[in-house]
Amino acid sequence: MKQVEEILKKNHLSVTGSRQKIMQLFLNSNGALAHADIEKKTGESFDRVTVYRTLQSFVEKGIIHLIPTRDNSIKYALCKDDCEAGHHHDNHVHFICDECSKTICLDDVTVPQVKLPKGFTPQHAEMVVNGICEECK
Amino acid sequence: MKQVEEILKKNHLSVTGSRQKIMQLFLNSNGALAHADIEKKTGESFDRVTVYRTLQSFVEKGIIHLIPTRDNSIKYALCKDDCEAGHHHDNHVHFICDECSKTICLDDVTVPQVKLPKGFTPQHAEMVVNGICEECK
DNA sequence: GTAAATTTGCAACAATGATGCGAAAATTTA
DNA sequence: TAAATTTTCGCATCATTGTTGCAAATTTAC
Repeated sequence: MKQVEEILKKNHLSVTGSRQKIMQLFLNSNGALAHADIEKKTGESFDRVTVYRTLQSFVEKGIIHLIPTRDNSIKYALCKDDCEAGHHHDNHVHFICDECSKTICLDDVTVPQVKLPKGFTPQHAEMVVNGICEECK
Repeated sequence: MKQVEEILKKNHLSVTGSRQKIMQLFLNSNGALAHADIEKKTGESFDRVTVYRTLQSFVEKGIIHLIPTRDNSIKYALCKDDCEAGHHHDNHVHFICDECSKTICLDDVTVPQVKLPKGFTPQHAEMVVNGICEECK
Protein backbone atom coordinates (compact mmCIF):
# COMPACT_ATOMS: atom_id res chain seq x y z
CA MET A 1 0.00 0.00 0.00
CA LYS A 2 1.32 3.37 -0.94
CA GLN A 3 2.46 5.80 1.74
CA VAL A 4 -0.17 8.40 0.93
CA GLU A 5 -2.96 5.88 1.20
CA GLU A 6 -1.67 4.74 4.56
CA ILE A 7 -1.60 8.26 5.90
CA LEU A 8 -5.14 8.96 4.69
CA LYS A 9 -6.56 5.72 6.08
CA LYS A 10 -4.79 6.18 9.39
CA ASN A 11 -6.57 9.50 9.69
CA HIS A 12 -9.97 8.15 8.70
CA LEU A 13 -10.16 10.03 5.45
CA SER A 14 -11.50 8.39 2.33
CA VAL A 15 -8.91 7.95 -0.36
CA THR A 16 -9.67 10.24 -3.25
CA GLY A 17 -7.67 11.57 -6.15
CA SER A 18 -7.27 15.07 -4.82
CA ARG A 19 -6.27 13.94 -1.36
CA GLN A 20 -3.70 11.54 -2.73
CA LYS A 21 -2.17 14.06 -5.08
CA ILE A 22 -2.07 16.89 -2.57
CA MET A 23 -0.69 14.65 0.18
CA GLN A 24 2.00 13.53 -2.24
CA LEU A 25 2.86 17.16 -2.90
CA PHE A 26 3.42 17.73 0.79
CA LEU A 27 5.56 14.62 1.08
CA ASN A 28 7.72 15.75 -1.84
CA SER A 29 8.11 19.37 -0.83
CA ASN A 30 10.64 20.22 1.82
CA GLY A 31 8.91 23.46 2.69
CA ALA A 32 5.45 24.72 3.37
CA LEU A 33 2.87 25.19 0.64
CA ALA A 34 0.37 27.94 0.05
CA HIS A 35 -2.96 27.29 -1.58
CA ALA A 36 -1.71 28.92 -4.77
CA ASP A 37 1.36 26.66 -4.88
CA ILE A 38 -0.85 23.62 -4.70
CA GLU A 39 -3.13 24.80 -7.45
CA LYS A 40 -0.12 25.41 -9.67
CA LYS A 41 1.56 22.11 -8.93
CA THR A 42 -1.52 20.00 -9.39
CA GLY A 43 -1.77 21.46 -12.87
CA GLU A 44 -5.32 22.64 -12.39
CA SER A 45 -6.62 19.12 -12.26
CA PHE A 46 -8.84 19.97 -9.31
CA ASP A 47 -11.37 22.63 -8.62
CA ARG A 48 -10.28 25.48 -6.40
CA VAL A 49 -12.95 24.57 -3.90
CA THR A 50 -11.75 20.99 -3.76
CA VAL A 51 -8.26 22.14 -2.89
CA TYR A 52 -9.64 24.32 -0.10
CA ARG A 53 -11.71 21.51 1.29
CA THR A 54 -8.89 19.02 1.03
CA LEU A 55 -6.59 21.32 2.97
CA GLN A 56 -9.32 21.91 5.54
CA SER A 57 -9.78 18.21 6.06
CA PHE A 58 -6.04 17.76 6.54
CA VAL A 59 -5.94 20.57 9.08
CA GLU A 60 -8.91 19.12 10.96
CA LYS A 61 -7.24 15.74 11.22
CA GLY A 62 -4.03 17.37 12.36
CA ILE A 63 -2.03 16.09 9.42
CA ILE A 64 -0.90 19.55 8.38
CA HIS A 65 -0.66 22.78 10.33
CA LEU A 66 -0.86 26.45 9.48
CA ILE A 67 2.09 28.78 9.55
CA PRO A 68 1.64 32.48 10.20
CA THR A 69 3.53 34.79 7.88
CA ARG A 70 4.27 38.48 7.94
CA ASP A 71 2.41 39.07 4.75
CA ASN A 72 -1.15 37.99 4.66
CA SER A 73 -0.78 34.51 3.24
CA ILE A 74 -1.67 31.19 4.81
CA LYS A 75 0.88 28.46 4.43
CA TYR A 76 0.42 24.81 5.28
CA ALA A 77 3.07 22.36 6.30
CA LEU A 78 3.24 18.70 7.10
CA CYS A 79 5.24 18.00 10.19
CA LYS A 80 7.56 15.06 10.10
CA ASP A 81 6.74 14.07 13.64
CA ASP A 82 3.04 14.32 12.98
CA CYS A 83 2.73 12.10 10.02
CA GLU A 84 4.98 9.39 11.34
CA ALA A 85 3.72 9.01 14.85
CA GLY A 86 0.52 10.96 14.93
CA HIS A 87 1.40 12.47 18.28
CA HIS A 88 0.94 16.10 19.12
CA HIS A 89 3.80 18.09 17.71
CA ASP A 90 5.91 20.48 19.69
CA ASN A 91 5.67 24.11 19.05
CA HIS A 92 8.52 24.70 16.67
CA VAL A 93 9.99 27.75 15.02
CA HIS A 94 9.26 28.48 11.37
CA PHE A 95 11.81 29.94 9.02
CA ILE A 96 11.04 31.97 5.92
CA CYS A 97 13.88 32.53 3.48
CA ASP A 98 14.13 36.07 2.12
CA GLU A 99 15.93 34.75 -0.94
CA CYS A 100 13.85 31.81 -2.16
CA SER A 101 10.87 32.67 0.07
CA LYS A 102 10.54 29.04 1.04
CA THR A 103 8.94 28.37 4.40
CA ILE A 104 10.61 25.68 6.47
CA CYS A 105 9.60 23.97 9.71
CA LEU A 106 12.53 23.89 12.07
CA ASP A 107 11.21 20.86 13.90
CA ASP A 108 14.16 20.80 16.27
CA VAL A 109 13.97 24.42 17.34
CA THR A 110 11.33 24.98 19.99
CA VAL A 111 9.77 28.35 20.63
CA PRO A 112 11.46 29.82 23.71
CA GLN A 113 9.48 30.98 26.72
CA VAL A 114 9.31 34.68 27.38
CA LYS A 115 8.58 36.51 30.58
CA LEU A 116 5.36 38.45 30.17
CA PRO A 117 4.25 41.50 32.16
CA LYS A 118 2.10 40.94 35.26
CA GLY A 119 -1.40 39.78 34.51
CA PHE A 120 -0.68 38.13 31.17
CA THR A 121 -1.11 34.37 31.00
CA PRO A 122 0.45 32.70 27.97
CA GLN A 123 -1.24 29.77 26.32
CA HIS A 124 0.51 29.37 23.03
CA ALA A 125 3.38 31.07 21.26
CA GLU A 126 4.39 31.32 17.62
CA MET A 127 7.74 32.37 16.29
CA VAL A 128 8.71 33.09 12.72
CA VAL A 129 12.27 33.89 11.73
CA ASN A 130 13.19 35.49 8.43
CA GLY A 131 16.63 35.29 6.88
CA ILE A 132 18.70 33.19 4.51
CA CYS A 133 18.20 29.44 4.45
CA GLU A 134 20.83 26.76 4.14
CA GLU A 135 20.24 26.32 0.44
CA CYS A 136 20.56 30.00 -0.48
CA LYS A 137 23.56 30.86 1.68
CA MET B 1 -1.75 72.39 17.94
CA LYS B 2 -3.45 69.09 18.43
CA GLN B 3 -1.40 65.95 19.03
CA VAL B 4 -2.54 64.24 15.85
CA GLU B 5 -1.56 67.22 13.73
CA GLU B 6 1.84 67.28 15.34
CA ILE B 7 2.43 63.63 14.60
CA LEU B 8 1.37 64.01 10.99
CA LYS B 9 3.48 67.10 10.38
CA LYS B 10 6.49 65.56 12.07
CA ASN B 11 6.22 62.72 9.59
CA HIS B 12 5.78 64.96 6.55
CA LEU B 13 2.23 63.92 5.87
CA SER B 14 -0.39 66.45 4.86
CA VAL B 15 -3.09 66.89 7.42
CA THR B 16 -6.35 65.51 6.09
CA GLY B 17 -9.57 64.41 7.66
CA SER B 18 -9.02 60.70 7.28
CA ARG B 19 -5.47 60.83 8.58
CA GLN B 20 -6.50 62.84 11.60
CA LYS B 21 -9.41 60.61 12.46
CA ILE B 22 -7.55 57.36 11.95
CA MET B 23 -4.52 58.59 13.87
CA GLN B 24 -6.83 59.59 16.69
CA LEU B 25 -8.29 56.08 16.68
CA PHE B 26 -4.85 54.61 17.17
CA LEU B 27 -4.08 57.03 19.99
CA ASN B 28 -7.31 56.13 21.74
CA SER B 29 -7.08 52.38 21.32
CA ASN B 30 -4.82 50.48 23.64
CA GLY B 31 -4.53 47.58 21.24
CA ALA B 32 -3.91 46.97 17.59
CA LEU B 33 -6.49 47.67 14.93
CA ALA B 34 -7.47 45.74 11.84
CA HIS B 35 -8.68 47.44 8.72
CA ALA B 36 -12.21 46.32 9.49
CA ASP B 37 -12.08 47.83 12.99
CA ILE B 38 -11.12 51.15 11.53
CA GLU B 39 -13.88 51.12 8.97
CA LYS B 40 -16.39 50.37 11.71
CA LYS B 41 -15.11 52.98 14.12
CA THR B 42 -14.90 55.76 11.58
CA GLY B 43 -18.57 55.18 10.93
CA GLU B 44 -18.09 54.75 7.21
CA SER B 45 -17.13 58.37 6.78
CA PHE B 46 -14.29 57.41 4.47
CA ASP B 47 -13.98 55.29 1.42
CA ARG B 48 -12.47 51.86 1.89
CA VAL B 49 -9.67 52.77 -0.45
CA THR B 50 -8.85 55.87 1.55
CA VAL B 51 -8.50 53.82 4.70
CA TYR B 52 -6.14 51.44 2.93
CA ARG B 53 -4.05 54.26 1.59
CA THR B 54 -3.99 56.06 4.91
CA LEU B 55 -2.74 52.94 6.65
CA GLN B 56 -0.17 52.42 3.92
CA SER B 57 1.15 55.94 4.35
CA PHE B 58 1.43 55.43 8.11
CA VAL B 59 3.32 52.19 7.60
CA GLU B 60 5.66 53.82 5.10
CA LYS B 61 6.49 56.60 7.51
CA GLY B 62 7.05 54.09 10.28
CA ILE B 63 4.28 55.50 12.45
CA ILE B 64 2.49 52.19 12.71
CA HIS B 65 3.70 48.63 12.21
CA LEU B 66 2.12 45.39 11.12
CA ILE B 67 1.45 42.49 13.43
CA PRO B 68 1.25 38.96 12.11
CA THR B 69 -1.60 36.85 13.44
CA ARG B 70 -2.38 33.17 13.33
CA ASP B 71 -5.49 33.72 11.33
CA ASN B 72 -5.13 35.55 8.10
CA SER B 73 -5.71 39.10 9.24
CA ILE B 74 -3.38 42.06 9.20
CA LYS B 75 -3.36 44.19 12.31
CA TYR B 76 -1.72 47.56 12.71
CA ALA B 77 -0.39 49.10 15.87
CA LEU B 78 1.13 52.37 16.90
CA CYS B 79 4.17 51.92 19.06
CA LYS B 80 4.54 54.24 21.99
CA ASP B 81 8.26 54.57 21.44
CA ASP B 82 7.79 55.28 17.78
CA CYS B 83 5.36 58.09 17.93
CA GLU B 84 7.08 59.93 20.73
CA ALA B 85 10.66 59.78 19.63
CA GLY B 86 10.51 58.61 16.07
CA HIS B 87 13.40 56.25 16.58
CA HIS B 88 13.48 52.72 15.28
CA HIS B 89 11.57 50.47 17.62
CA ASP B 90 12.88 47.27 19.08
CA ASN B 91 11.49 44.02 17.96
CA HIS B 92 8.92 43.34 20.62
CA VAL B 93 6.54 40.49 21.34
CA HIS B 94 2.86 40.79 20.49
CA PHE B 95 0.13 39.36 22.63
CA ILE B 96 -3.30 38.32 21.41
CA CYS B 97 -5.96 37.70 24.03
CA ASP B 98 -8.07 34.60 23.47
CA GLU B 99 -10.86 36.15 25.52
CA CYS B 100 -11.28 39.67 24.17
CA SER B 101 -9.14 39.03 21.07
CA LYS B 102 -7.38 42.31 21.57
CA THR B 103 -3.87 42.55 20.17
CA ILE B 104 -1.36 44.26 22.43
CA CYS B 105 2.22 45.36 21.86
CA LEU B 106 4.41 44.23 24.71
CA ASP B 107 6.91 46.99 24.13
CA ASP B 108 9.09 45.86 26.99
CA VAL B 109 9.35 42.22 25.98
CA THR B 110 11.93 41.68 23.25
CA VAL B 111 11.88 38.69 20.96
CA PRO B 112 14.48 36.22 22.26
CA GLN B 113 17.24 34.88 20.04
CA VAL B 114 17.04 31.25 19.03
CA LYS B 115 19.79 28.95 17.89
CA LEU B 116 19.11 27.92 14.32
CA PRO B 117 20.41 24.81 12.54
CA LYS B 118 23.67 25.12 10.58
CA GLY B 119 23.36 27.15 7.42
CA PHE B 120 20.46 29.33 8.50
CA THR B 121 21.16 33.03 8.95
CA PRO B 122 18.51 34.96 10.85
CA GLN B 123 17.63 38.49 9.86
CA HIS B 124 14.43 39.24 11.67
CA ALA B 125 12.19 37.39 14.08
CA GLU B 126 8.55 37.77 15.03
CA MET B 127 6.87 36.33 18.07
CA VAL B 128 3.18 36.26 18.85
CA VAL B 129 1.86 34.92 22.15
CA ASN B 130 -1.74 33.94 22.68
CA GLY B 131 -3.38 33.71 26.07
CA ILE B 132 -5.34 35.77 28.57
CA CYS B 133 -4.54 39.45 28.94
CA GLU B 134 -4.39 41.48 32.12
CA GLU B 135 -7.87 42.86 31.66
CA CYS B 136 -9.58 39.51 31.12
CA LYS B 137 -7.81 37.55 33.83
C1' DG C 1 -5.26 84.04 -2.84
C1' DT C 2 -3.63 81.31 -6.41
C1' DA C 3 -0.81 77.60 -8.48
C1' DA C 4 1.19 73.14 -7.68
C1' DA C 5 1.14 68.98 -5.34
C1' DT C 6 -1.31 65.65 -2.84
C1' DT C 7 -5.28 63.12 -1.54
C1' DT C 8 -9.90 61.50 -2.13
C1' DG C 9 -13.70 58.84 -3.95
C1' DC C 10 -15.57 56.27 -7.55
C1' DA C 11 -15.42 52.48 -10.74
C1' DA C 12 -13.46 48.50 -11.98
C1' DC C 13 -10.74 44.55 -11.22
C1' DA C 14 -8.15 40.55 -9.02
C1' DA C 15 -7.39 37.25 -5.49
C1' DT C 16 -8.96 34.54 -1.80
C1' DG C 17 -12.19 32.04 0.57
C1' DA C 18 -17.09 30.15 1.78
C1' DT C 19 -21.68 27.83 0.85
C1' DG C 20 -25.52 25.14 -1.38
C1' DC C 21 -26.61 21.52 -4.18
C1' DG C 22 -26.92 17.91 -7.72
C1' DA C 23 -23.69 14.60 -9.85
C1' DA C 24 -20.03 11.56 -9.21
C1' DA C 25 -17.16 9.08 -6.72
C1' DA C 26 -15.71 5.99 -2.54
C1' DT C 27 -16.98 3.05 1.19
C1' DT C 28 -19.85 -0.19 3.35
C1' DT C 29 -23.02 -3.93 3.36
C1' DA C 30 -24.80 -8.00 2.04
C1' DT D 1 -19.00 -7.81 -6.70
C1' DA D 2 -23.07 -5.39 -6.97
C1' DA D 3 -26.32 -2.51 -4.64
C1' DA D 4 -27.03 0.84 -0.91
C1' DT D 5 -25.13 4.40 1.69
C1' DT D 6 -22.01 7.83 2.68
C1' DT D 7 -18.72 11.04 1.28
C1' DT D 8 -16.63 14.03 -1.89
C1' DC D 9 -16.43 16.78 -6.21
C1' DG D 10 -17.36 20.46 -9.22
C1' DC D 11 -20.13 24.13 -10.65
C1' DA D 12 -22.44 28.43 -9.75
C1' DT D 13 -22.75 32.01 -6.78
C1' DC D 14 -21.52 35.16 -3.30
C1' DA D 15 -18.63 37.77 0.33
C1' DT D 16 -14.45 39.84 1.71
C1' DT D 17 -10.16 41.94 1.11
C1' DG D 18 -7.00 44.49 -1.30
C1' DT D 19 -5.22 47.08 -5.69
C1' DT D 20 -5.10 50.46 -9.59
C1' DG D 21 -6.39 54.44 -12.75
C1' DC D 22 -8.32 58.69 -13.06
C1' DA D 23 -10.98 62.98 -12.43
C1' DA D 24 -12.52 65.98 -8.70
C1' DA D 25 -11.55 67.95 -4.35
C1' DT D 26 -8.47 69.27 -0.82
C1' DT D 27 -4.04 70.66 1.16
C1' DT D 28 0.19 72.95 0.97
C1' DA D 29 3.45 76.23 -0.67
C1' DC D 30 4.39 80.54 -2.55
